Amino acid sequence: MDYLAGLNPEQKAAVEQINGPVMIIAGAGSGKTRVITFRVAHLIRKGVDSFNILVLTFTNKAAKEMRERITQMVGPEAKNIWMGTFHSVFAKILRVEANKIGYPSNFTIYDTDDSKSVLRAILKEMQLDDKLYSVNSVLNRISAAKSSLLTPAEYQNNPQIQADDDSSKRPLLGKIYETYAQRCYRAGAMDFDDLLFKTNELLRDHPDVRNKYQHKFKYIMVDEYQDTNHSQYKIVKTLAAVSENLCVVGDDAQSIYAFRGANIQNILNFEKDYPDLKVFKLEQNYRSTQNIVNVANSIIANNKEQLKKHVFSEKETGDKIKIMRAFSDNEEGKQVADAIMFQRSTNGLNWHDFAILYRTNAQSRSMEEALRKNGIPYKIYGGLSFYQRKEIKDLIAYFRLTFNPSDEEALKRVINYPKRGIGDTTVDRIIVAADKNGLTPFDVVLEANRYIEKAPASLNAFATMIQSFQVITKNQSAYEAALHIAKHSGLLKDLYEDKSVEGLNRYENIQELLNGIKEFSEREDIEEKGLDVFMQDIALLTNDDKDKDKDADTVSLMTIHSSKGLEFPHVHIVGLEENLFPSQMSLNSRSDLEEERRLFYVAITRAEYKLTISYATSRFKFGTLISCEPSRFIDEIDAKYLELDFTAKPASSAGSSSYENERTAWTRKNDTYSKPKAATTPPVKTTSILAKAHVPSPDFKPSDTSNLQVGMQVEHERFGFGKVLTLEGNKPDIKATIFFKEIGQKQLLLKFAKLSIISGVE
DNA sequence: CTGGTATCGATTTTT
DNA sequence: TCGATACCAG
Repeated sequence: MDYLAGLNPEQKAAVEQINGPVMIIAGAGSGKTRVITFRVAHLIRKGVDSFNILVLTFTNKAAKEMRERITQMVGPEAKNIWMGTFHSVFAKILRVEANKIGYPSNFTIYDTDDSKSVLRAILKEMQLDDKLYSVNSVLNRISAAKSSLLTPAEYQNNPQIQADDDSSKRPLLGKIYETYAQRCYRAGAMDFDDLLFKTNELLRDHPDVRNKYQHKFKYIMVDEYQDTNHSQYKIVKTLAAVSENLCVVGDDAQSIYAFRGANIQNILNFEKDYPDLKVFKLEQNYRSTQNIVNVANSIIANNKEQLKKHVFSEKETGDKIKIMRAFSDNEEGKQVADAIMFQRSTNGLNWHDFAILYRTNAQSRSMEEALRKNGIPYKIYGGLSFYQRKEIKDLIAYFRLTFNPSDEEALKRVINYPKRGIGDTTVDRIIVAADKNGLTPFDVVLEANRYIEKAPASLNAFATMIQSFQVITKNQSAYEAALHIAKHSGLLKDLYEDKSVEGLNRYENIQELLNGIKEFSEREDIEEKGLDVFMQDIALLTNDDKDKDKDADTVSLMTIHSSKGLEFPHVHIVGLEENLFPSQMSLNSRSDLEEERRLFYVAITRAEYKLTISYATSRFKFGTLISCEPSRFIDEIDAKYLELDFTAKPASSAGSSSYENERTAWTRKNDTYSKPKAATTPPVKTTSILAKAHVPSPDFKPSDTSNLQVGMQVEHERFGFGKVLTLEGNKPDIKATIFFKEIGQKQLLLKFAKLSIISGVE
């Protein structure tokens, strides 16, 4: 068993305990993924059939990583393991069993936008006050109900819930939930919560199905167990009921998704469900210095609800944690940027060794600005994933409607895009007619003249078009069909004609989607390669799948939530201010505040060597300047681990950018705060700083740009390498929009800009 | 039905 | 501040 030699005794014990209920409490940086992958490999070496193993994760990324690592250990056998996110695994099962619960097997998966759109329609029909019944709060409430496995009827018959809703002046929530569920059902659609809810229903009501999967999944492992909600808990419990070979892995201290329904009690009370549970605690942190681990411990000690453990590090003591204070959010950005530049040059680091973590997305702006000014390359993580972009969703909506004509949201999305003269009133009439006659909206469109007065002729054309798509998708490959739909829907043309930078981008995104479908069409490892198969899980895919340039050397910017699971040598946590972190919304209850604290714990434990925490005494919020208090979390850190940096002297010779200069610059700026308009710093005129950002190639020589074309790669003396996005204007005054890798987009007048053409259009 | 301006409102988000 | 929705004129 020498392949287990690299594990420490606790890790090894956890890996070797393959039978019976097991809980692994894995402290931050304790080698959790390693233990899971080794454990799966160990199961297989011990003769467990890989088809009988189920591994559930929360992200596609985690599933993908684990599968890769297990493949390295056990070879192609790893393919047979059922490994994926809760949603994708059970979506797969639901497609097989759909008819048992009254759904078509090609049911649509509604994403959050679809759900909101359905709700908006319902709220409008019911003429409810959209202040009280905001789409977000209603959706949250419904989602919470489903995650707790409450049906609309149970919801409405529960006096406690009704009392809650009455007191929040929203007595109709139950009714809305009921209507929403009906609409989804009618559309042959399941939202994210339904994938779990309906799985529970399926397992509960169909003993044969339940029995089948209970015997199929003889060994079950669940990653990030602290983030499971009740619905997920119940599925796991049911599936494991026969074999009881269930292993859950998690860290209660890193539970940060309660606001989305995760129930930390699942992990805290796990032992109650399985009295003969074996518990393993991974307490050695291999990631961070002792100081960092100690600070994290001192913070989390303030929480009441937690499992006992002693996370420790045997790495060097390390630097103390630095606290920086700034006068404003912009100043904070500047300090962070300076600190990064200084550390990088002093310690010979790369940009990708640094991460800036913040509580809210809005905070990225001041950071970005400062980084840009200093010519520091950065990348923002999170944000819209590829599949959430409008143009992608538009094209996919055509696919959806083609395969599932009941899909009301898809219909609404594409019926008048591209513009074909079918306005809101007509769409409303269609929906009303569908309701009245018990038909799907698309049925109504098919026979528009029969159901709707003054039906525009374009409705018939639209119906015919979708029907033709249905034929095409049956007879052609996924790629051919997709291309056909993109062209004949008019979508491709519409995007092509938009010559703005964003339009160009959108067009390229569609091309990229089509390329992805082409690759899919050419895959040899799957039998069924129709567009419908490609479509199945697309709503479940997210960002990390499409990380093209992940090894680019950039500073990482992200919310603390999205940093979970990652690590960086140097970490800056910014905005440690009351009402921001902890967030104002979390101050009402102890449990919310504890979750904020766990969030801070997660942020701290991302750092390997150096951790810097900063706050500003004033910042812009929604356009107005407010003053801020330092966060209570700072006070909770034992002072012996801290190094206060309020004098902000550069540690030694910090190079030319001295803080003295910074300070006078700030004072100057501060004077303008009475006029917030001028507060934003003027556009970059500091050529000297930018000159440092890019060292021109040795043979750099400006080219004749009179033949410059869109798509060409160019080099600029100061801005670096870039690609020409657009050309506008006439002869001597042609203006080029160029996207530079290092600094982003710029507009340049060709008669002035010194550009060297590197290559032609790709 | 479409394209413009006014108004409101605003954490975090693995799927 | 920024973005999405709401409302109105053509």
